Amino acid sequence: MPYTTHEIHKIEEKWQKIWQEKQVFKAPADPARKKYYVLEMFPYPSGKIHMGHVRNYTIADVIARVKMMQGYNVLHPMGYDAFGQPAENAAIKNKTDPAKWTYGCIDQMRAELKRMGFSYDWDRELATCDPQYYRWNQWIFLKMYERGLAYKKASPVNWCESCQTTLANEEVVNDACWRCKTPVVQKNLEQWYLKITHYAEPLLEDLKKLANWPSRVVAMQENWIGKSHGVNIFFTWKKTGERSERITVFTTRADTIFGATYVVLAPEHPLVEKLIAGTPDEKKIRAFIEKVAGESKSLRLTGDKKKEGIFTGQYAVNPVNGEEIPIWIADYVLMEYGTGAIMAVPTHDQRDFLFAKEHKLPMRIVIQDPANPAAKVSDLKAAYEGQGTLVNSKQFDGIDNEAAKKNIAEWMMQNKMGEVTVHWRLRDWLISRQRYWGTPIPIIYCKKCREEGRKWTLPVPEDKLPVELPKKIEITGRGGSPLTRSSEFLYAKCPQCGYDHATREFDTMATFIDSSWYFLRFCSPRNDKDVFDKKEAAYWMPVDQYIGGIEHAILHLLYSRFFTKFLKDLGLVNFDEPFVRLLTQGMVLKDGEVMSKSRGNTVDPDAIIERYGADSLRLAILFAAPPEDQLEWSDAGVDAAWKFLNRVWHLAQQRFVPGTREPSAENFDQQDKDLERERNAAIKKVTEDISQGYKFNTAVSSLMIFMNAVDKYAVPAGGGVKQALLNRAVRTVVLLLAPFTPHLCEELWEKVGGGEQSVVRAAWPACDEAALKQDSVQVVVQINGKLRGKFQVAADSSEEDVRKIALADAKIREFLAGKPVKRFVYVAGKVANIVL
RNA sequence: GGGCGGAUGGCGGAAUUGGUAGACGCGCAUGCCUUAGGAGCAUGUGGGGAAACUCAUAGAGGUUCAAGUCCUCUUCCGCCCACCA
Repeated sequence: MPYTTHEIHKIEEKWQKIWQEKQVFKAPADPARKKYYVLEMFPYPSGKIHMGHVRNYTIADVIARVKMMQGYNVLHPMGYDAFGQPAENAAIKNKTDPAKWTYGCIDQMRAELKRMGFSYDWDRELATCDPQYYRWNQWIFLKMYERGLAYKKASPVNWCESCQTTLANEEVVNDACWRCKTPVVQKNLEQWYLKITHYAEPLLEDLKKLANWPSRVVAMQENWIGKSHGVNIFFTWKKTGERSERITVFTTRADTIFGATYVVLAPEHPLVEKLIAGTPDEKKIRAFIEKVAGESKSLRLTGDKKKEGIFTGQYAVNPVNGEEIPIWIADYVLMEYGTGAIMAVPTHDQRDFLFAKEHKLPMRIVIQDPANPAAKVSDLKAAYEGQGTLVNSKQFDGIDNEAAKKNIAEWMMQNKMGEVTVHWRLRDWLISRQRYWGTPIPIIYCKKCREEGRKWTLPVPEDKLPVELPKKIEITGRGGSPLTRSSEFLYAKCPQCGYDHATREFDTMATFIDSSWYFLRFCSPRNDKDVFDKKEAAYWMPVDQYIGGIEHAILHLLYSRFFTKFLKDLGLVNFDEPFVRLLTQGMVLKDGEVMSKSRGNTVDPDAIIERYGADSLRLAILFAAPPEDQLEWSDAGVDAAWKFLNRVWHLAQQRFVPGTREPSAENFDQQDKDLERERNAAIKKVTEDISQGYKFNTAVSSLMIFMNAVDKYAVPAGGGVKQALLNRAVRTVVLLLAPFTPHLCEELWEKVGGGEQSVVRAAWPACDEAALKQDSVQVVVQINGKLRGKFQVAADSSEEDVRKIALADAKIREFLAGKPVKRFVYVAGKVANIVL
């Protein structure tokens, strides 16, 4: 029977049907069994799956299937991250309902995933746009609100005047609206935040527990959280006739405090108003501040832009020496970080140096560069930011600057000139979106309560959840939050006073909320009583292996960690970290560039399946590169995979003879022993490659090596022991290959396995170490490190034996040319080096 | 500017963690076979050389009996962060 495209499709459909009907991948919690939770980052349902998905899910599927064969109770679920802008954009374009469009995409996507033969427990499928899912987003939000971890404050958003709407950062192209090209401005809106900073310390600390995460992901999170130790220094400022004000400046370089020659405030700094009111330059300064405020963030934060600033005419007193130094306002100081005010030390900070040069501000060297001890301010071409000894710093002169950081901080503490402090780069999480296709924020504002002096921002009572999205709202992409256009949605009864014209919050939640806890929901996806079943979660969680793209290294993974910590504080889970192991798969490239729709260089997985079948596609992707590396797509690779599967198919179809007895080792000849050694070597290598670092590419290659050996192994007519050995070899090939190409292997296992059960229920083969032993080994002989000969020696040869054999060899003697052997280095069973 | 990875044949990639560089596969070459197929099989395939040999893992040094692997410097590429005080 030929292994044709037609045959492949028939086989693949057959087994997909059987898996479904027999519920092969259904995974009920079973405390008697060891569990393993494999999860891939669920997709946004855009309709078609792309090669990135195929790679991600194929990697996960191999892991899941191997664990099944190794006897674990494996949870391997799939769902859809279904809220988000593309659905709204599609709705605008096609005049359809985002829900309809999304569910249509999900249907298409599910069909494609099934065609790939992934081992999902489809009964657990979920979509985040389902009210039975997002009601729990609302529930979690309310729990956070109760504990003061969800709060509202005004903050700037990107705003398009022409569309009358906010824009996500990704929708701002060259500082203009992506749709109408109107320049984007910053506008202050009241918005909801989640207080992730409450968990800054544990989020940083617990990174240490993530030993099985890629170190670069840990490093990125560390940077993002950004803990920095420093000192808040209290400068003072006094306007004639008024009492003095404090200007708190944050610095990590307290050692340079005696070199501070001016102070800079962010334009938004609260003290600015007082500083400039009634001064001669007030108008000019205000104009400058307005100009900076009008600039979009992306423009202002461009590193190479020239730093601009203006002198306030005021002076601040440096607490360590009483010196009066000018106060400036400049765009390079950010209100969001530190205290929004800095002390400038132009000699030892490059940004300050450039600014001081530009505006002719004074400089003073306070750290001596050991390479240039006589340097004068006038010689400086750049700030010296390295290590050195303090000068011009009074009692601290002569001290190493690293020690001085500590000494000066302590001295300032004692004299109340400053305080040791910690600053975090991590900001609270802005979750309000002026969008339709997201989770409504379950808050009601009551005008009546407000007028009557009561609390008027009120949480929706838990038993009134979910707050459902209204249907039939026209999405236009213009004019603010779409939910304001549904009066049915907007007006609600006040849960406090019963007033029936209270208004709902009309913003929706950021979609990252949805993905911050879905891994918990998978443990009990149909539970309608709780956010998730505590017992089920206790059994399945944490996720043993999480797999996804590096692009989620920061936000999604950080938010998930944050939610997990919060849910632990609620007493719902008993672990700190949701993902034990993380694998970040590399991108799929075509001709050296990332495959993407916008580049137009995509390869459609469906077309490959159509021609070669899912198994060939899976094998090609796994064989082409290690999972973490980039993968250069090649059609030839699929062809090669297809050829290899053909060989396996023909081997099982043509050379396997059913009904032979198990062979016994005493009648093995050398060929038999060699085959058994190859078989066990393959078992060992494939098992190790899969479990230690997921090296699927080399696992496949060792299977190919074994196949080559099996092909060469001759079975005489009549078979006997040799036929039995061959049969065993065929079974091993099928079992080892099964996680990679499941359809083909199920089909072959039905023939060679002799059972009714799916191959995922068959035991993963065990390696017989004794069969790996060889009677003789090859030893390489080098002279002065150069390869000069290879010898087959008995496996138990001693160093002395090898030395004798080597030195007796005619060719070796020729190279020695009678010179005395200075040293003889021997690495057992591998290499000998003769040093002359 | 900071952080983290990389650089090995015509190509994708191996290399037991310091011990035969180029496994496995693609491609290519020659041959065989045939129910001319998306074939299949056999042999070969880093460079130079007729060979003995020799050169070769981005480049330059170093450590070592032995370096793709460890150390120092340089070049190039990728990713992430970035006026973070």
